[in-house]
Amino acid sequence: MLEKKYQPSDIENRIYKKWEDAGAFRAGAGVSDDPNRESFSIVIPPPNVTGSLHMGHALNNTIQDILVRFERMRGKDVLWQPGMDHAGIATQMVVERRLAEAGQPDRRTMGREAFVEKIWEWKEESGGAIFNQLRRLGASCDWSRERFTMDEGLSEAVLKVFVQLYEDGLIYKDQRLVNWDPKLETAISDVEVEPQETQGHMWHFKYPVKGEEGRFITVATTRPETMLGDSAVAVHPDDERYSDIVGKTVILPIVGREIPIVADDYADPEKGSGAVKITPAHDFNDFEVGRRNKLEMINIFDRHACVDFGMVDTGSVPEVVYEKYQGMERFAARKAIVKEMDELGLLEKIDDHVLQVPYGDRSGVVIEPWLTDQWYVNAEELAKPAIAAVKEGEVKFVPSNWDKTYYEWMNNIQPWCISRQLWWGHQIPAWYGPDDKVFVAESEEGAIAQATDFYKKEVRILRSEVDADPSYVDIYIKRDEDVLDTWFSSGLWAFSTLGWPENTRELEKYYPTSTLVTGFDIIFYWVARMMMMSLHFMKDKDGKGVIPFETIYMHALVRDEHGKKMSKSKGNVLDPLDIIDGIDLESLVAKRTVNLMNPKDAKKIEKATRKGYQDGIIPHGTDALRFTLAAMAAQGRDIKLSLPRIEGYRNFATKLWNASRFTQMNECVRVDGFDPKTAELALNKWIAAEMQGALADVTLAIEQYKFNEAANAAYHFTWHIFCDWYLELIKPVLHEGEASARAETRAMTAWVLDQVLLMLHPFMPFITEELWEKLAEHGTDRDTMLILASWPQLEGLENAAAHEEIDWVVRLVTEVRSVRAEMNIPAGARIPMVVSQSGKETQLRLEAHGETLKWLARLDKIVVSDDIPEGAIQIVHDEAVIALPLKDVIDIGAECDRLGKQIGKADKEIMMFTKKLGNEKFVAKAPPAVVEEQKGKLAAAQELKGQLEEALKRFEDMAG
RNA sequence: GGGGGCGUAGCUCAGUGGGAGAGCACUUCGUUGACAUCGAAGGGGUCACUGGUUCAAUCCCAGUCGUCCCCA
Repeated sequence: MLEKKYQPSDIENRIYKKWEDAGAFRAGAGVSDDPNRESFSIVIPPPNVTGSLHMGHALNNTIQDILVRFERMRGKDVLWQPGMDHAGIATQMVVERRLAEAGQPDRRTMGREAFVEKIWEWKEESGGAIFNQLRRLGASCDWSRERFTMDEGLSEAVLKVFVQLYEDGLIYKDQRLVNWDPKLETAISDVEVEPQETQGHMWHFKYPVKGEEGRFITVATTRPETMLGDSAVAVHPDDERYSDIVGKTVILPIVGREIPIVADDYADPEKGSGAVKITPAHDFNDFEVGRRNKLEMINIFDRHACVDFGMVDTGSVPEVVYEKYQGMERFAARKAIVKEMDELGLLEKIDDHVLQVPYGDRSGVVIEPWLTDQWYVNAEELAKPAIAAVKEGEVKFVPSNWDKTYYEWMNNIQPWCISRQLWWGHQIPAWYGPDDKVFVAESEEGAIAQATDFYKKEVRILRSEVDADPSYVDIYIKRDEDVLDTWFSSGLWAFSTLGWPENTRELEKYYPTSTLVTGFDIIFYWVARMMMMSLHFMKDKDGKGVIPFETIYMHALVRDEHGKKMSKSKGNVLDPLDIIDGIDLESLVAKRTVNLMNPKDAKKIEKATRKGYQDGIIPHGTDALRFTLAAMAAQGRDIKLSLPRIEGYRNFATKLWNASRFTQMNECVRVDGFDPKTAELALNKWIAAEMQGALADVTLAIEQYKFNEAANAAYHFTWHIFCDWYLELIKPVLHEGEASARAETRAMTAWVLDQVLLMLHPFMPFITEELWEKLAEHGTDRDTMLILASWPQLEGLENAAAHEEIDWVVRLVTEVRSVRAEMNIPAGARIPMVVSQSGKETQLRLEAHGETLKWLARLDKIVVSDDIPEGAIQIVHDEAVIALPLKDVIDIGAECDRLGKQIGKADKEIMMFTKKLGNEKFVAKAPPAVVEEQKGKLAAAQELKGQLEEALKRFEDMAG
């Protein structure tokens, strides 16, 4: 017998282990080795090796798990490929911080090799904690196939791709402006930059025009410090104010450099003075202006964003200026420059100004556009087939409007900077000769061979300066020290995890993958790049590029209950595991206030947390959390997660548990070979038909990625059809029915419950698996665990007659209950019911369902008679009038009001339909079926009104 | 500035070219029957606003207002 109370914590870990032990997650579990078996594959969006589970992961993986469990049950050969990425910057930061905390030497002191060794140690020890958390969520990935972007195989794929793209001319080295992170001392890609709106200033500087005594040109800037690197002033070609001085020069204050005044469309005559200073080495727009006008690129910052004149090779910097500014940090330099300009009388004014300041998403410091040599991917070229694949419908976005965002980005794609000045990652396979000649190869041997061929001399690898052998006279080549952007390897994820570049069975079977489930925030980082890489490298028999996945399901963002993004700094983060296991208030407060970027927020966060979670968070169990996420995953809308909602679905799990207990107590044991089509009782035919309908709805909804509809259909059937009605309707049968009716009903109940467990399993895997096992303690044995059971395919169970009949019972019970409540008849009181004006069918139904009606409507007897007792309450039920003789207890006025209200309601309907049908245009133009339907509704309303009026008259007459 | 979403019950959200829905909250009643993490009954909405298309608009179209996100 099931425990009286459902306790998720008792069962979840045990059930998960049981699945794993049985190999239920393995690719192809539960299916025969038939090579023609349809496959279904998903690659997990690889979480960070440093990551821990947050609500976004919970949603993302719940959806994947629903799909995977569903398709596995449908008999497909399923692979859910798990793995992690190495998260270059994030991981390097974690390990550096740990070294600092442990008082160990920093990475530069210990050197590259030792440091990377430390990272691997850390990875083995505490990396990938998130996978244990995913297990708590019930994720049924094939853990035996776990991959890591730094694995040997995946690294080999990275090498091959880099070399191939280089040979194809799609990877190149270039000197351009990059987004430079002066804290992490590396370039980052433009998608890693987070612009933030900031209240700043606009400084207006006057630059003296050379040769025109007393004439100045005013330029405005938000970054005064960059003026040290100005190489021109631009004005709009059509701006008449300046047409006479275009081609002349100004003397750059402080520095004393002479720089040209150029005409360029970039200058906006409407803005400020219409003139703008140009700093090509420190601003992306200015860089373009510089290119167009062949201006000098004057780099005045070092890698820490401190002023450095060391690279200024044109025009001398006055010694005083050099001494004052050299090495000055950029924000200090800003202040100093403004001050000096003011002292020179060249500061015209300062305006308040709101601007977008770029921050590094990892470091949180202001990003500096900086001129460096970096490796780039020609993304524009790779994007072409990736755009076409979506245009031609080879790949579909769900919801479909995401294709717009995708096109928008792909059509305006910029060169992708892939080199990072880090140590953790895939080192770039490029070697440089003494003359900076580049040799790109998959291995040292390959590079040496190329170099030998090129220099016609002996070539060795130079590993470090100390290695250099002074007696060696030939050529050294040295490997590029930089590593590749993590997303470069993630871009290969869909096929590298399946064994590429080897031609594996897995690739054959599971590629292209079926569905990618992901959040829109990585559509550019990841989705687009996988598209580009797959189409370039994966080719079909005809040499055509292969897509990485057929469908891209974009899910929403999980926000807090007020619609705010969850973030540590807001202190509104809900940890999925806290919802599952529960957490007391003190622990929750502690967790939310520790390690804050801005410790000043702690007080505010603590206060809000204490107010919002007075009792902490109670345990809800995984199934409730998963069901909530699924039920709220409507396409194209963010999820505002609230605890009461999760509580509601925890109650649903409890309901299912108790309903199962009920069937067990009533010996509703599964019968081997039971066929629901053989049912004879109307209520059994009815529930079988309802079950079939619900399963069809759930199946279709999952197929269409409408997880909320699927969850709600399953919920509605389970609670409001099966529990509220069917289990109530069978009670009188089980208590007082004939033996054959009881047997059929028990078998049907057990069968329906099985279907319910099957139907709910993708959403609530733990409780359903547990019940599946426990309910088999009696009756025939199970063939398989629920996870590997077959998804039901029901047909031929629809039954209109049974539906009408049970609907009649349900409506009648509801109406009697409603009247009883309205008339304040004590719930426990049994009352008689007189049925008058009844037709043949009604009488048959009364006979068949008499006991049920008595039970559910709390009646002591049912009499068929056309004599309506004096002062009885009357209910119009189809053709019949149901009388409840309650002369002693009812309030005459209230009953007249009740009937009057119903008549009024019928009247309103009659008016509406009459008006509609009176409209000639409607009758002429609307589809005949609609017109007929409205006519039918009108007739029904009129009939009802007639009956109600008669009832009222009768009541008034009798009540006197 | 460009692109996208959203505005439906007190709250969180579904939904549909033809008589407005769910969960939670609220009101009333209920401890004999699986479940008080429950049951029964009920109240509550000019479907943001303004126009247009249509026999018919909460739904389609345009505009307005509010709000959120992405990109520059």
